[in-house]
Amino acid sequence: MIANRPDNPLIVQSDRTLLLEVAHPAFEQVRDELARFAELVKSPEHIHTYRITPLSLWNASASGVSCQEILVTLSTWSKYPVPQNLLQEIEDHGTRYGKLKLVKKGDRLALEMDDRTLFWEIENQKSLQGMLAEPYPDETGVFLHDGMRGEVKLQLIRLGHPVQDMAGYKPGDPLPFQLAETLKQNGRPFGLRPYQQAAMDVFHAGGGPEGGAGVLVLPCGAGKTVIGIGCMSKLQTHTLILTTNVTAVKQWKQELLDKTTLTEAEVGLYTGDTKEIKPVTIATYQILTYRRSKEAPFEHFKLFEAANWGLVIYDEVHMLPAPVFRAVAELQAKRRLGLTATLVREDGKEEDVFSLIGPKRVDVPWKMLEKDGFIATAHCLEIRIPLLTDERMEYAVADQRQRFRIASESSLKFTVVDELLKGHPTESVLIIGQYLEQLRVLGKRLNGPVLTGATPEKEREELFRKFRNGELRVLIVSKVANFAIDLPDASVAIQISGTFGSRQEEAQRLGRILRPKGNRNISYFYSLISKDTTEQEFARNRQLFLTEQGYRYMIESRTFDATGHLSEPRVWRELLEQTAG
DNA sequence: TATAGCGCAA
DNA sequence: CGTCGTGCGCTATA
Repeated sequence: MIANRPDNPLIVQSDRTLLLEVAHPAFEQVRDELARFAELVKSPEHIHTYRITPLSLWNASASGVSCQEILVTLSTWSKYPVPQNLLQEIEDHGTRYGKLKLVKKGDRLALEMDDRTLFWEIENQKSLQGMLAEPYPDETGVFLHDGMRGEVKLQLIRLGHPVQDMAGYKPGDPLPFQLAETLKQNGRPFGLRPYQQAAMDVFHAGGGPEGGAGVLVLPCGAGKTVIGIGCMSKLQTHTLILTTNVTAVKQWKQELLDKTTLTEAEVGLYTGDTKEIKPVTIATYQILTYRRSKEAPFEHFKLFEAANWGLVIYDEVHMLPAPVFRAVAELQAKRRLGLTATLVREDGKEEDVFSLIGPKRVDVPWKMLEKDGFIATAHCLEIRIPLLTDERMEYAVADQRQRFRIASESSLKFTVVDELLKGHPTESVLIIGQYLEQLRVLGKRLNGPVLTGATPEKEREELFRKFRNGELRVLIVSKVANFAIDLPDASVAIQISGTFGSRQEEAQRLGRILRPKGNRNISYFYSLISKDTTEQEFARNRQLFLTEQGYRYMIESRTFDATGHLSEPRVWRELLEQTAG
């Protein structure tokens, strides 16, 4: 019997939830260890809640975390003995990975298992009917009907039986090329960071039957494109790349031309404007899901068949639209690489993503990237600001749906913006908001330009240029900040109103904005929230990702005197730096 | 033939 | 819960 250790930071409960104390000195280490096999579900100020699920355990196994390691982490940091049922479940799931294999048997596919009970469970599953053909005589496996590879995997993961897919892939047409760096350095790709090289190797898995499919989870700014290109260079085959928007499409092309010996003639864009199909073709998810009407077919799905692709890369794979699942399920014989910064989808379909693309292969510890200076240390502060008396009155009588807007557009936020700008007198500052009206008012007040979706491309470039070279210190932007990949870097961001949007949006926005800045490598992210309003509730959702992504997170309230002036001066920047130190 | 502007969808 | 921004194909214009 292990004694209780009240000084430890973790509580492990029999319902598979884990409670972690934020204030504990070992918090960051424990957080990184838990992230490998558990999902973060809540992250308020003091206690963070994680959950162990079949999916999180499967991903852990596939990315090389043994069940022994999980048990060691839990027992090392737990205050109380780990509940017996949880120990058992973890061991059970740990051994389950690899128990069910999808293999090639002659020219057919078959599921194989070494467990008679499992065999009978699968044989008698209603949801698998019509997919499975005749069983092996010795009851250690069962053949699949043609074309059911994806569908079977999908159903089995839903039943809690993830399949290890060993059936291999059809090679695509060859495409010889080299990494540009390789040329310069005699076969040594020095341009790749060590963890990028490692991620490539894991994906490739030594050319074994299990390699060549999977999801790489990397923090924002870790260089996912570079890893994708690295994987391509290992496979040397015709490749289809799917991304979220045209800016990303163009960026992939630019990177490919820049970092490889591939030429303009070999890299094609398949978008609304240009429908080129070349050995490497880059397209958006949106064009795939286009149809003339609700009943019409997805006319661009034919892109999947347009060439003998040897690899399909799914950029931001958590954004994979549900209609595309079907196509991916039918493409199981092709190698596929999913790239993402986050495991979570708002629609809860992450199981589908992992079973169809492949399990998580890599988990790069945030701490390591930060330590090596590949990403900035970001300090996040949520500042809660009261409503003015008349705003409070208006809020009180407002329709439920108007309330959020009143809270978002609270006028005292501007006062705090002034204060924050004073605290960062020399740094470049991005101010991000959701409502154009609010942004225009702020623009007038600060006497600066406002960049919105309506701003023409020419003017955007001009503003970006001025912001980059320091001519313009403060830039006010609308939701364009979510999408514009070419948004200049800033070390300070102030969010004056947020969206109801997804949690990923928050993290992506932050990750894109706050890149390493020269020698100081520290970034600040302020969220201005109206105190005691619905806005405060919605803000909670965003904290999840910030925490999951490894950002430090604080919540403070700003007080005002009766006349609506700041009650006492505060320098938030210093507050953040002290607490972080 | 290129492209700017519009309406629609998710 | 609605606002805003995006990307698609179509059409008008030269």
